[in-house]
Amino acid sequence: MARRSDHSREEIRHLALDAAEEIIASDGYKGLSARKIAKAIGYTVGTLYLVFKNLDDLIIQVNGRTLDNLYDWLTERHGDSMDGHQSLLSLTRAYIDYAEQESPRWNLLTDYVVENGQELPDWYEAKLGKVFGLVEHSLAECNSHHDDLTMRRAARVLWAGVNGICISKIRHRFSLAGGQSATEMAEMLIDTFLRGFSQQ
Amino acid sequence: MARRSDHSREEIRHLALDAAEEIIASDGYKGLSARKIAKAIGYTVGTLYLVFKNLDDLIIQVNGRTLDNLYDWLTERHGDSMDGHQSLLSLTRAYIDYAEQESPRWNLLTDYVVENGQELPDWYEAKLGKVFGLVEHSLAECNSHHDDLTMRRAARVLWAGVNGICISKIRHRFSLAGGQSATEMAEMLIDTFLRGFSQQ
DNA sequence: GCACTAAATTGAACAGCGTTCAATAGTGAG
DNA sequence: CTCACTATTGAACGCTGTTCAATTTAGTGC
Repeated sequence: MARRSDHSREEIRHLALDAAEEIIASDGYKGLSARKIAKAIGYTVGTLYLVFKNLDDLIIQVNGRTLDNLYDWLTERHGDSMDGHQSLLSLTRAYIDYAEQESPRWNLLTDYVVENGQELPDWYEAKLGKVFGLVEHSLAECNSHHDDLTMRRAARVLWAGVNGICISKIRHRFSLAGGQSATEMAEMLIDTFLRGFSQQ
Repeated sequence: MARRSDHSREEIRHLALDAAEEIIASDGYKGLSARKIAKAIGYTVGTLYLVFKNLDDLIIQVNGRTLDNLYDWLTERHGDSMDGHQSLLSLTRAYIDYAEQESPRWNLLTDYVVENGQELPDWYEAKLGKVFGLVEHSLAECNSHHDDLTMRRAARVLWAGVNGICISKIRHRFSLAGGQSATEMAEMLIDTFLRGFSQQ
């Protein structure tokens, strides 16, 4: 039974998060459970609760790793040799690819609802900020006659919009009118938004 | 025990959906369970499974009623005496109000993930279409030099975008950069999008 | 080498979940 | 009054998150 000090707390944390990612990838994010994780890493549930406050805590940490993973995915896939507009489009295509190809973990990321009165931890918002930074950077390249605050706001608005499109297409799969793909919808959003944004 | 024919199947369906809505409103959408519903309507779980295929079926039907409710809310709150741009803004404000004030049922609506290989029923997509119709109508009022298909697509893109903003602000509550409210973000999206859309 | 302490780990227990289905109770017909 | 039919039940199954007394282990001092 107990194998005291086989792994440090930090090692157990890593093992558990690795296992959680595998379970999510194979069984979908609803297939995740404390007992499955424990079994996969050769410990029992009790141990998990020494390392994580609860399953919500674990899920936030999984989502944190998904954000890191997403950041890497986006930076790998979109070069910055092009102009801002193209750069934004390629960023968006890369994001939609990610949502489609890594849909279980992307769903978990998007699905998370912050409980009433709760807030996301700072380190989590920092990881989110890093991803937003990519959007801001691309946006800044194609339009520089707005002040910093306006640029940051525009980046957030645009990205929330792109995310909304992903949700409607990938999560809900409904196909109302038009029959555009998520990518086509996102392109329409970006093209039109940018046109409006530059003519202000 | 059994009170045969006290209620028709259709009546039980209504009772159950009413009860489900109340539970969601008071306990949050994660607090919903078959046993709670059964208890609230004076039947047992077994009966629920005669009326609904499973809990997923019930939830889709709750969401259907939420869509009806949302449609009524939107039509009550936004007059159509104004021009298209103002009309779109008022529609959006009404939608955000709904998401904020009816957040448990709105969360359930937004949270629903269509299982792999599944699709939303036709009657559900029809209800969704009715809500989209309001957006299309407003959009058509402020811009009529695009063909029908483009208008429908623009309406969908814009609304998915507004919804994305709601999700990032209301569900995730994160407050990255800018510190705008959901309404301010949505206004920025609509103003900028419409400017770009009319200058095409 | 041994006893002791303190920490790591367990796993049974609790209250809940969705779902099923044999058994039961109530109804209307003959 | 009995029969057949069906609406309804509720126990059972296997799962869930979470807790915590009990147990095993590692390391220290002797």
